[in-house]
Amino acid sequence: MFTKGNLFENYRKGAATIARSTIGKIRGTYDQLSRTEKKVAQLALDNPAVVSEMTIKELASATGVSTATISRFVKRMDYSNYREFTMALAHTAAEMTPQQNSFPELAEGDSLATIANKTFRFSINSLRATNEALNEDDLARAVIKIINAKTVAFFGLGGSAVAALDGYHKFLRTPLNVTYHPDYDIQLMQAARMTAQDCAIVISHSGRNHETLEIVRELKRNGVAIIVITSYSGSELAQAAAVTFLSLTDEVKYRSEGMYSLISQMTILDSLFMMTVLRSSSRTKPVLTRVRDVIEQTRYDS
Amino acid sequence: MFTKGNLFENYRKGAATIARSTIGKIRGTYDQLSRTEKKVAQLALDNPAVVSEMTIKELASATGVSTATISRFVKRMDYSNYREFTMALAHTAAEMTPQQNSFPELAEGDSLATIANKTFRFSINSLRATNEALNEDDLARAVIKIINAKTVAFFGLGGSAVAALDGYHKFLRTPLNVTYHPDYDIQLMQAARMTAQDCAIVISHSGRNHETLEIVRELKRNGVAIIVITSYSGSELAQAAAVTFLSLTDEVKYRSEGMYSLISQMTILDSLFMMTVLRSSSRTKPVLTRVRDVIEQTRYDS
DNA sequence: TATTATATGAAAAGAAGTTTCACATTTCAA
DNA sequence: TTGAAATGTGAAACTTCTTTTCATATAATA
Repeated sequence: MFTKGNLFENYRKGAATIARSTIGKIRGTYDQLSRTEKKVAQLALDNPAVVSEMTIKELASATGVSTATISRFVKRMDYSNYREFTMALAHTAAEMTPQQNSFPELAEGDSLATIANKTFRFSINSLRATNEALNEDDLARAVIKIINAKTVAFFGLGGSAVAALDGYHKFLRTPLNVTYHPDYDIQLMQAARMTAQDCAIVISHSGRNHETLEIVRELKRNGVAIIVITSYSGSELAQAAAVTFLSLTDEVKYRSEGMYSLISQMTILDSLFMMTVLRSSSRTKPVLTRVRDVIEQTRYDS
Repeated sequence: MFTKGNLFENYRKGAATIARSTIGKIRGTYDQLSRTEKKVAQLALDNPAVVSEMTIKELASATGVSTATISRFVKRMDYSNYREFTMALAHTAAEMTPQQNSFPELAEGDSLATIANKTFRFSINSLRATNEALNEDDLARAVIKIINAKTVAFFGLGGSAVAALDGYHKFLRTPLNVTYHPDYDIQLMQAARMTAQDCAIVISHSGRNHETLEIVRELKRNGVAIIVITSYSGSELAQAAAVTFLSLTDEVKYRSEGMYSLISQMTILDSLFMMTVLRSSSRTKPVLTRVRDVIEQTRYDS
């Protein structure tokens, strides 16, 4: 009977014997082949990808030889059957196709699928870059401030409103006292009401938006602990923060893609959320079961 | 009779439809599958390379189901026969770099940095899975509906409100007539006002939220073109849609992470946005400069 | 609870692939 | 040159693999 274990064993054994590429094998034995077998070999060399998808009958009629000859041919090539041969051929054919460029840029002839692929690739690259830029000290300081805050308020305008709303939404699932409102004036009033016991999470792509800076000045005046999520470490906003997290994109030259930094910002918030939950409740419940519970409870219900 | 010419034609035709990876396909239809079919799907997802080398009988005994069921399963996956399925599976297995596909789970001793790393990894995996499940036909149909719509309205409640807001925000940068309101009652009224000339983009993680379904029924009654973004292809919501996009996470068994599907949903919206902009304005300006301009214009200003 | 739809495996039917066998061609020694 | 041996080949028998049919079981629905 089949079990996972011996499946893998079989696979390993199989893989180990594939030392030479199929095409190499054919080339190597080519001139030892008979006249009819050469016809088969030639077609396989010319279009490995096509041949790999043919049945033995199709290949027979395509080359004008009998199926028997082909069956013998693949055995001579050291495959145990025709199926194994076509699989190996497909493998080599796939390897020969050129690998994609790791950095995508949208270009003229792009098909819809390509546009989508590049968009996803860009997002993934941004996440990777952002992740690499995180450091544990910052995370620790941020979590402490969040856990100990009387109130945690989210601030974000324009495009960053989405991230702020998301953060608010996530942290609603914790026992913390959280607040967010999309309107600028109300955000400003909220900032004015906060104290040194509170924590503010401010999200701004450029870090230069006037309204956001106004809010930060108000927060600072009140001694509120400020956690900033932005894409520019040099901005006035970043300077004012107790802790700054950077959302980055892979390539520096792309200077105007708040679009991609948004998901990085959200994933930073996600990380803060997970850390907060795991740390703040670690007295009450064993962690392992708790993680599941947390995820279950925090399910988005729509 | 077979000639070189029509061989290639056949091949091209075949290749064009392979927009979606096999694994993506399986993930995309996973929850529409029956109990036994899921066993087959699971094994194929877990060890695609191994399964791709098995005969239908071997796979049958490895999963404990009948060969008949497997044959039906591959047809449901849209392959014309078992052979084609294993070939495609081998293809994707070869393309997958095994290194990055290990799946992180939050565990007891995790340091803050580890929690953050795993969170990012999880997000990246979700994006990758979502990307693999996209197919070009769906993209094309969606873009056509969006471009030709009199009004494009976004719908999303609860956690998906964030994605809907984000979509609205993005498409505000296009010349299209867009609308979104966070409040359920207003969304319902909006749905009632729409006609067959309009397009609705409905976002819902589970696809089972009652309010969202109510909105969709209203939309359907009015003949509105519905584009759905959800995580469950089998949901009533997905059934009602003209086009459905799936936001997926890496592992099918983790069934409660609307958190990670959110950024996948947003990246799908991002893709639709880029495609819409590039396609709808292609008459007026040369594309290459336009891409830059678009990104520049769509800058998030906060 | 009766009825309809759906799911499933056993087995028949149908394809695909391999081996056998008879015949053709080539090689080579006498 | 000629006949025996060796090799190459395809038709057809045979085996193995895959698909379809059909009867039954199970779940969903009225």
